[in-house]
Amino acid sequence: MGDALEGTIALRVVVALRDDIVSMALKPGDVISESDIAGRYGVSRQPVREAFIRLAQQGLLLIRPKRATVVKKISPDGVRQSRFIRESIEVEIIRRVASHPGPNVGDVLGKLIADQEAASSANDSRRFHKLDELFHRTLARLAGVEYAWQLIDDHKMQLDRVRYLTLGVSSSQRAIAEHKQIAEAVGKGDVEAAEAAMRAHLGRAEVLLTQTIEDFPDYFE
Amino acid sequence: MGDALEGTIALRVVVALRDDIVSMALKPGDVISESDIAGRYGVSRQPVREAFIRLAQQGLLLIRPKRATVVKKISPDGVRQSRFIRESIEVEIIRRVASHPGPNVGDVLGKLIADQEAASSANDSRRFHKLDELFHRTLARLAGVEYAWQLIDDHKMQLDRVRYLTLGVSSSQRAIAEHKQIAEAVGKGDVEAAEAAMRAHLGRAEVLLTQTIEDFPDYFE
DNA sequence: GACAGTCATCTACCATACAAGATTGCGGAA
DNA sequence: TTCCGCAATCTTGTATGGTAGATGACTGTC
Repeated sequence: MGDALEGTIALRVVVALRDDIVSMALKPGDVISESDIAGRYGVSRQPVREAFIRLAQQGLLLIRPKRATVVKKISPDGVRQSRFIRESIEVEIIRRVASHPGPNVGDVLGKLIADQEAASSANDSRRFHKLDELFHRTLARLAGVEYAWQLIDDHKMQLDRVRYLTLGVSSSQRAIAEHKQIAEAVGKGDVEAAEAAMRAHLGRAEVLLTQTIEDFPDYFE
Repeated sequence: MGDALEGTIALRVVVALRDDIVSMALKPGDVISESDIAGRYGVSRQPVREAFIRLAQQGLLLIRPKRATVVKKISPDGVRQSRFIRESIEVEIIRRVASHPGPNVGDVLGKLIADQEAASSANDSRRFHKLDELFHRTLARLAGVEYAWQLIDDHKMQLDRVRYLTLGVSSSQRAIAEHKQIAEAVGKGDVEAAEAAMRAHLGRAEVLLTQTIEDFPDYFE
């Protein structure tokens, strides 16, 4: 998927660096300098500097004045609170959707789940991940708060870094089953069941975090 | 309150511009250029440019490449969703605090409310606003998710711009009464009552928005 | 050998100069 | 008068040079 030239140089550097960071090609604690990245991409230091500022505001980089810039280590407490934020919003979303379900909500969600099953059977984990994200984003759209999902998306990068460290353990079958539970409760208009299913779905990643910290202590602060 | 020299020039420009924007000294739709601001503050274009990037990421500025930079107009739908986000998180916070109230929670909240009453009597609206914010922030701290409040704070700037347009209508007495209701429910450990009181408290601003849009249509998109 | 002071070298920060696109207004033609 | 086209002049984007501060190693001293 060559998205080579989109807008300014600074934006290109942003997406390139962000991909490197969330994919763990740049590991937490790695030190990078403006000159270093500029030389690596064959551009000036100025766009790189602006990219650093953007990524620092997103919590992926830590700019230390007059010293150096490092890939921010993952904060366990930050991950906890990012999950808290996500759960708060997604629970409110699912309550809205379940209490006022549109006519074809069941069909839309059902199709997404079917696609996920296909991706799972084909062992296409990347597509599976995309569809998983789309499932939650669709719920936000159905609730009329798609913009709120962008907020979750920003903070989800922290969680994605952890997820990347635990690849293969994902047990996509379980996730699909949980999505089915959610969709079913929404179709019935059962608010309480939908909330419970969503909390269970989101809460499952909790144990993964503590395990990951033990496996990769250097990546956490 | 002279906070003249704190860190870099870029940071100073950031806080200066942000204050001007939320206080409506810079109105939505106003066009500003890097050179303009640079000349006004007697600095180079470079730090101003970096400040623009930060403020654009916070949703206060809109940088139009090769054209100009404008103070972003207030998006009614954005305000709605910011309120949705805030309500989602604060409800989850109040449920946590109410279900596991610490020993001296009542005293802490009671003192804050008393201070608010004092500020209200003295007609010190600025201090009242500060204390109002501190009340909610304290609840976040009691729930162990103070970082989540920073997130709310970022998005609260959008609401604050609206609030600034409706100054004087605030009816601080009513806000204090609602804070008392919340604190009381928390003290009793009544989760449902606490949630209801918080929703009522946050939902009160709804009517203000539609009224404000009619009064200042040029500031909204 | 251990330690303190100094200096080379790295960093992010700031200023300035140049480039490229977009807008606006002016001028000429129909 | 109206409309089309061109150019002066805005804007942001990019490149480069210089500066101050922090780090670390090296040297001189005890």
